Amino acid sequence: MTTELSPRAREIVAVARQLLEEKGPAGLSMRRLADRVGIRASSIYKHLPDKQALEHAIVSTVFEELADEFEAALEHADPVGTMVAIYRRYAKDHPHLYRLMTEQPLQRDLLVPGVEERASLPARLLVGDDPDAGRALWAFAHGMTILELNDRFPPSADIDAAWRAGFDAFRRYAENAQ
Amino acid sequence: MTTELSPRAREIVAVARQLLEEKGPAGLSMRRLADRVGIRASSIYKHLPDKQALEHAIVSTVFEELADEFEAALEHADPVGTMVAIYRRYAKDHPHLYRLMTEQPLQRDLLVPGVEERASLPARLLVGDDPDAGRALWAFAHGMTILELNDRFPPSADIDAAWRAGFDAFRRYAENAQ
DNA sequence: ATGGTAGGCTAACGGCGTTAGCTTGTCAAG
DNA sequence: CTTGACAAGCTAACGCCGTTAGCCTACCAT
Repeated sequence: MTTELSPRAREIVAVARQLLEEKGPAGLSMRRLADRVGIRASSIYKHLPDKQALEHAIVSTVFEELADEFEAALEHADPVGTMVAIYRRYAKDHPHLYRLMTEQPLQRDLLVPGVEERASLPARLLVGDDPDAGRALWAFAHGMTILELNDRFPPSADIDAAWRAGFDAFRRYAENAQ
Repeated sequence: MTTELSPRAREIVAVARQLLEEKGPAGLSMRRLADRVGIRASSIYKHLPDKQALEHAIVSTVFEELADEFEAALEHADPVGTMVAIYRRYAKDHPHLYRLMTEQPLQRDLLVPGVEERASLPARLLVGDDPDAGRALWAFAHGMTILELNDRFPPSADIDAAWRAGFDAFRRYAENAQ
């Protein structure tokens, strides 16, 4: 269902998002959420069909927020670099949101329509004439982000340097495209 | 605890792995696992301290398997390309295992010692003299893999081409390293 | 012969998502 | 002014989940 959320539903989603950011995925239960909202768990179902829909509603708010920031970055001198920096920083500031957004197959009919496309502006912009390289760059950025979030690099790793190396590789590739 | 698993524990882990591959993460519950093994859920705790340890034991078997394949690839003419192909294929053949292995912070003291290092052979080999580029390449490979697994590319995307683009970018980068 | 231990068991706890079915207040139509 | 629909709350319950406590029994070493 792609139908608009009621104002009350939006309130609940906002509380859910806050709860997730604070306590992580294990902390976001229907009962705890209801507690914070001041109702009983079963009443949530008057506003949202199930937990999956709730999570997708949260994801939609994240997409919107990211899209706003990306679009603002268009003004910058180096929009590509700026957007990558925004991406990286957003994940660091909101790790649980970032995981929620990326670590599951999206059920697109549960998202606010159009919001995924808006948030994918950088992927489309960065290497506009080469969508394959654009996707590869996105994969790199996501890989770096999630591997860092999940503590998969050895402690000795210079993560900034890895970002630079990858970004350089793609920049050069885009420059000498043939 | 890094202590060795008992033979019985290894049996249970093997069944658990099979269950996960078949039914996905939601299908891997202590009760279902016990059912398959022919005991009660609580008895599992005689062999493994908790579910986290069970999952890490599964991950260890995956690391071992991957490491074996990687090491065999050393014989090949193009070990780097071969290893990337192995990586990609493994994820496609065992999506639930791949997710389990990558989508959470690892608790390294729960792994069989040394197994993570063995499985990271490609990362170390590929760009041996430039660990930063090695990590970036790994991030790219993981990003491509997980984004594809999670259905995040539009249906129109040419995923093979994206792999090629990224791989080329890194290869050129490694060639013109300064 | 005996006592410890490995490896089963039952029962239970507190949590989870979700559903069925009841109640109440608001508000529009007759 | 009454009435009836409906939105939005409630309680109770179902069947899952991971995990723990405490019991039993068979084996094996002293």
